[in-house]
Amino acid sequence: MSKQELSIVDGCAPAALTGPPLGPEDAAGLAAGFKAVADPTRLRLLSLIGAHAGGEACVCDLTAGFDLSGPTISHHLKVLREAGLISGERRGTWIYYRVVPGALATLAAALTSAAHELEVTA
Amino acid sequence: MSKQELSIVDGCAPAALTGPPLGPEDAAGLAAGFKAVADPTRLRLLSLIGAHAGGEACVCDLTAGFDLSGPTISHHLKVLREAGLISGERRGTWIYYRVVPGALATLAAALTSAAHELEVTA
DNA sequence: CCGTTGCTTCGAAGAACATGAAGATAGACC
DNA sequence: GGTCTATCTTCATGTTCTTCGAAGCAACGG
Repeated sequence: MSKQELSIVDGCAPAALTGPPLGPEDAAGLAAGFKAVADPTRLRLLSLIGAHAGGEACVCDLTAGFDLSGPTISHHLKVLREAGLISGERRGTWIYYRVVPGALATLAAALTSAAHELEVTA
Repeated sequence: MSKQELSIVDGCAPAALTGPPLGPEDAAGLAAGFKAVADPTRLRLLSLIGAHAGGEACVCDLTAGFDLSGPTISHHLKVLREAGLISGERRGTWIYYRVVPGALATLAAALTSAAHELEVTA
């Protein structure tokens, strides 16, 4: 088996921590998404891209804000891309990355639904 | 004491992926929270505890739903506890765990604020 | 056509993590 | 008090992740 691309928005499954006890498959898909975000570098990358003018940034803008080598930034970008959280587009010399809004919202929804239910229960 | 307890609700920092470009410290704290959730076992653990009657469950109820050994479940419970996502209380023979609602909401807020801003921008 | 710049992939070293086996602790029951 | 069950804590091991350097494509300018 090669490298399977686990995307958050794959089957648009409404996986959440509430309701049904969450089967192993849903848990694995959700965990893959959180794992992509569970890194300070990737979190800042996401933040930097989102905060940039126009909602998109080229890699040269990103590497400037870190004390990491180019290949390392590229690696984290790839992880984010394979998780379906960002999308890259080549325009001339530079490649511009932008955040995919739906993926972030899906991840947040799994958490908020659980938090909401808990508040109601409490 | 080398092992520092990284709790999501530590300094109630309003860290989010939006607004300021997210400094290294905030990113690290946020990443620690997501890392605790970035595991299928812990995600299901969280789901199981939340879905249980009364919002709390003892370890014996939890281990039944997994193909993992007791110590392994205990380990994941410890990670969740140190991240401030759950709290355990001993009542007689069993220890009952319950989900801390605020921590989950804090994590979700960091994602939702970013997703919301992106939708508005788009 | 050739050199430069931007970004990615390949390969590898080191650290961190998940898991299980064995031992230790806390409470319940006789 | 003694023993049993339930849970937690080390310790060891195999796997995965992070990071870097070197090499490989793609686009621009001479």
